[in-house]
Amino acid sequence: MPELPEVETVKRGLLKYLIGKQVKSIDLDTRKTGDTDFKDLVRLDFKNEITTKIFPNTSADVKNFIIDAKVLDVRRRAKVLLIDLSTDYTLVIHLKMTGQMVFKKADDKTGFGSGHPNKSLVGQLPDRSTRVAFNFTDNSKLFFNDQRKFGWIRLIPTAEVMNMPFFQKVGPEPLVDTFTTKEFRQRLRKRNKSMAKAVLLDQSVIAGVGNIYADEALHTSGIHPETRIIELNDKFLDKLYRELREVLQVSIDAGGSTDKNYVNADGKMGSYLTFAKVFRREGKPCLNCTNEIIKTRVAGRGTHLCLVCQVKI
DNA sequence: CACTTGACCTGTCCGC
DNA sequence: TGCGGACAGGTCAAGT
Repeated sequence: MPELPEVETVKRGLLKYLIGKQVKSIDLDTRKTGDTDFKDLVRLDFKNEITTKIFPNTSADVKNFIIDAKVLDVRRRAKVLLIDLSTDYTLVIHLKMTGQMVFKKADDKTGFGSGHPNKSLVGQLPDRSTRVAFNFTDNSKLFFNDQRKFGWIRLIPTAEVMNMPFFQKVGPEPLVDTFTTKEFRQRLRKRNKSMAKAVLLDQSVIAGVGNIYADEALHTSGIHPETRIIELNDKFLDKLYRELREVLQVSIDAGGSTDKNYVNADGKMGSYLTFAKVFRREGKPCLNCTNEIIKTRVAGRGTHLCLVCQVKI
């Protein structure tokens, strides 16, 4: 669920809070896969090796490169968050579908606040989805929560982060000035035989687009998600380029989309879905032509579209 | 090479 | 009310 606009929103929030913070200690949820009982977080004491699937670095690495380190910068590349530390190591974080990074000020007694989608969690942090807690010297905290445990955190030397396999193959950032409609066309044309939706979701073509914004951009571009790229002329691809960038920017301005779990660094939900034209609007009238929005399956994903506005070529 | 399916997980919702 | 199954969607690996 966190796609480019959501991760960008989290990044901006963390940037606001984390710069200069010094790590004092780390708490971990040490449940192994298959454990069902909730256990409290365990303070990493460095006497025993504690590894978790989500945060697999050794205790020695944590001790040497995280404890006492200060936060220098917070960055985003594609859907990945990067927290640069003063030890020349970087926390590389992927939220996958249900991951959250939530900051809690030292004097914050309210936890999530009233905005959290799960009512039972309001006012509680850590909660049952908390996997890792970073405790700072000023008693503020950063929580990594992840209900479905697909997300992960890796500690990597800052200079080596971009050598990770994912970054080696990931495509360009769609919102940077240097990303032109010409380059967009050229990259899509390399996948001429593929369906438009599959190509938009392919991170090696364009970085950061996921299911929500693929559906939205295809709708406003008047392109059926199953249309093969080869069937689209340059005019259509240029339209798609503009609409994709537009929808990503509008969503960033709205603080991203909250479908179920997503919250920003303040634990607050995003409001983009109130602007969505097709996503999660199955059965409702198309805002363009009033025909009913349908939901189907394309490229293995739930896909929302209007069959009048988006005609398969 | 293009595409599909399964795996990784938990929580929610729907139908019986 | 309980219970099984489908579904949610980011990425990778394996299979067609």
